[in-house]
Amino acid sequence: MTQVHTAVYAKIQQHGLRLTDARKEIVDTLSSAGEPLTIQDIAGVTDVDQATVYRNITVLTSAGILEEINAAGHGARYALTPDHHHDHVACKKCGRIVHITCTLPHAPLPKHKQFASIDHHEVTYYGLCTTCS
Amino acid sequence: MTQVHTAVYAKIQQHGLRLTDARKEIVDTLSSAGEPLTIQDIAGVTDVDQATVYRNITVLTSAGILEEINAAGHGARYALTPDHHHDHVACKKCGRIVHITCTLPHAPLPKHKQFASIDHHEVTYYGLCTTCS
DNA sequence: CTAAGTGCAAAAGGTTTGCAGCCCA
DNA sequence: TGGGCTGCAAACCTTTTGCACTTAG
Repeated sequence: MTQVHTAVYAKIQQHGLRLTDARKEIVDTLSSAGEPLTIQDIAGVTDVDQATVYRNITVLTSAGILEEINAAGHGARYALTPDHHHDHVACKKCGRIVHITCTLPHAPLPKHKQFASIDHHEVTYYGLCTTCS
Repeated sequence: MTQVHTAVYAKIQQHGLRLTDARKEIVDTLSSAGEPLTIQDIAGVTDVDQATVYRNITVLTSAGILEEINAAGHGARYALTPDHHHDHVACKKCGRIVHITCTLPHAPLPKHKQFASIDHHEVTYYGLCTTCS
């Protein structure tokens, strides 16, 4: 039980959600993995029912406790939402994703006439990871 | 039949792929839509069989003729690969995506010890489009 | 105690594949 | 003409849903 876990556990309860074994297992799995996982990854490692994983990923993501990350050509992956803003690097071949800290100051958010509001952004770099290259 | 179409048609043949009616329909649909579409969008508008749409999206995307764009929380969308680099704005609610021209010069590509190479990047902004807000 | 959450199983969707016939080069 | 492509249908995999049971608060 690390600091990370207790902080996330608290967040779950602060959102009025119950702190169940299934939710703890999902959080622990993502925390110890240290990188974004697919739903299959999570369901494969834990003994939580797949339907429950789906339901909780949805609930925890919309509560902002998890973040969904997409790499072109691969399915979605999920990670504990970090406190600080960051970018991602994705492997074009295997879809694996890692976080990196932002290297440059961000430009102001743009405006677009077909959008009423624009509130955040996401930067993803693509390449080949060492095991795929 | 516009300039855009003929240019893309030529690209298809340059890759050693046949210029079939199904491929023309997919290209024409994406071209006239002017924004990235889902596979269902394409299969719904054209009379091309769904399995053929899937096969061609894969072939044309790996040839670099189409690009796949993902917005968190929504399925993949596809567009004709533009000549110039650009960013995307996605609606958090409906998943609709539009292109925008880059507003700032890009930083050099980062390095990461778990990646042998990093060759391109993608910037996506999120907000609410006028019809969803 | 009781409403939220879970597991199980079935249903619903989305994507891939095999194969016979078609058609572009 | 032949091999790449297509349409159709079946198979496959992913995700959602209904329901009875469990459990956190």
